[in-house]
Amino acid sequence: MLQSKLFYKANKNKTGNAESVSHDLLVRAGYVDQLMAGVYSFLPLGFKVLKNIEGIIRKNMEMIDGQELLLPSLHPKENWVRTGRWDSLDVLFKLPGAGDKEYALGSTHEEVVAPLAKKVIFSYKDLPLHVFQIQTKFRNELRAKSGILRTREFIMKDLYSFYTNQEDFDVYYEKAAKAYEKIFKECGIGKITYRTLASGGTFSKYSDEFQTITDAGEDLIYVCTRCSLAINKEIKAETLKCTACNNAEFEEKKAVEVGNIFKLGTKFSTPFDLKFTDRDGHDKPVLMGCYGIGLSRLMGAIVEASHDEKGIIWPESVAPFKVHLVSLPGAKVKTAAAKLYKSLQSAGIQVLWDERENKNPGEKFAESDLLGIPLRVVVSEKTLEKNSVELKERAKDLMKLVKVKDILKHV
RNA sequence: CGGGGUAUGGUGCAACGGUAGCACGAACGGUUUGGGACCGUUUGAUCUCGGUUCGAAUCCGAGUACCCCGACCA
Repeated sequence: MLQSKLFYKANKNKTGNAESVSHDLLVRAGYVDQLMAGVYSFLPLGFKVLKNIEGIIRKNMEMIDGQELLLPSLHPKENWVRTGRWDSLDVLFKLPGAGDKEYALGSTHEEVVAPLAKKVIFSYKDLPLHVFQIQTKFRNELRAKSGILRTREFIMKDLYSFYTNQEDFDVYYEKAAKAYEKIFKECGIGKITYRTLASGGTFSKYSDEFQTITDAGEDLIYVCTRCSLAINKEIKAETLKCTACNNAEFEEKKAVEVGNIFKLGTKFSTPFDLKFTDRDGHDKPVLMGCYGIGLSRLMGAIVEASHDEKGIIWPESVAPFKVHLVSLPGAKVKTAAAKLYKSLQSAGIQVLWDERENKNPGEKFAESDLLGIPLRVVVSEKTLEKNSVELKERAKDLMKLVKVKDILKHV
């Protein structure tokens, strides 16, 4: 991608009412744009990051037998009335339709996936099943806050599992928890993301959240000082010892919830009469589980966790480009950079080339730091004198000169 | 939803009740070129409605929007 053609505009002025670092950086670097409170556009740069996160999640969901599908966002009122959530779920957006009809905008999809599953599940032979989708969710939060960390419209991955019995379900649930840990690790926040025992809300006594440590987070969690488990503040009072290792010492941390998994039991199978015929010929309710990750929130959490005073520092796995090729003025430089750009591209490397000639080096470097692309490759008259280019990792201070012909060995 | 704050060019900020100004950006010309360089010219704004006043960006009222704290958060 040529930077002069990129749909974005970097801004060196700090955001006026910036409350969270991720909001300020993502807006200023042109990754996202705020349309209104809690609603954001993802610009080309931000969308690339989102797609990369999506790819990591999809891969890991498929590894635990998830089949991807796409459910509607517009739901019939009746399904929500049936589970009682038309009235009880405060964040549900409700829309008028033609005539007397009313619709819900999907804030979660149990009300859609359970009746859908009923159409394919009849026998124990049909189970287990696992489906997931990556889709926009709507929640009428009373207060949107912290940029893309808490919005009214956001991208979420939700997986639903269907099982015949508790034992098999529990095995899968743990498998899903492991997959989650893997996802957060691959997104570069594994070390600061904790599986956290939390309330199950109206679904179950407990659930498991995945909480990423950051001051921008709105949750308080207690991280076990001995193992890697944490406990959410909401249930800390009743759980004085770590459920994993029996330790009683915890460290209090602010965190943002990037994922949450629930054992739904028959909570939704019952209202939708989702059952199967078991080996013994008797009908039994299907056991359900649901597993969510907020992709857009995850993107914000990554920035909260990985930045410095100059800008974003993307983990390579989610970065919009792998290489930021920066060419300084000079006709020879431009020719050499163009050649480099082509060879990087044909090697399958995602590269953004800052070929703008009306920008001073300082400005180019500053903007490169703001954008946070993992590897910066500078071409200038100085480097070309040595038939070289300069390599610098965004996350490190060290610069090194590498021969132009050897560039592919280093990216 | 309760409480608080803010609202001025595209962005960030100024302006005692009396000529709306600065920086960044953008455009044009020129000089520069390894950390947001410089010179000149130009562009472009007081959230909406009402009130007070000779006169309102400024004071008052209502509305709207955004932000922050809290509550809420399958």
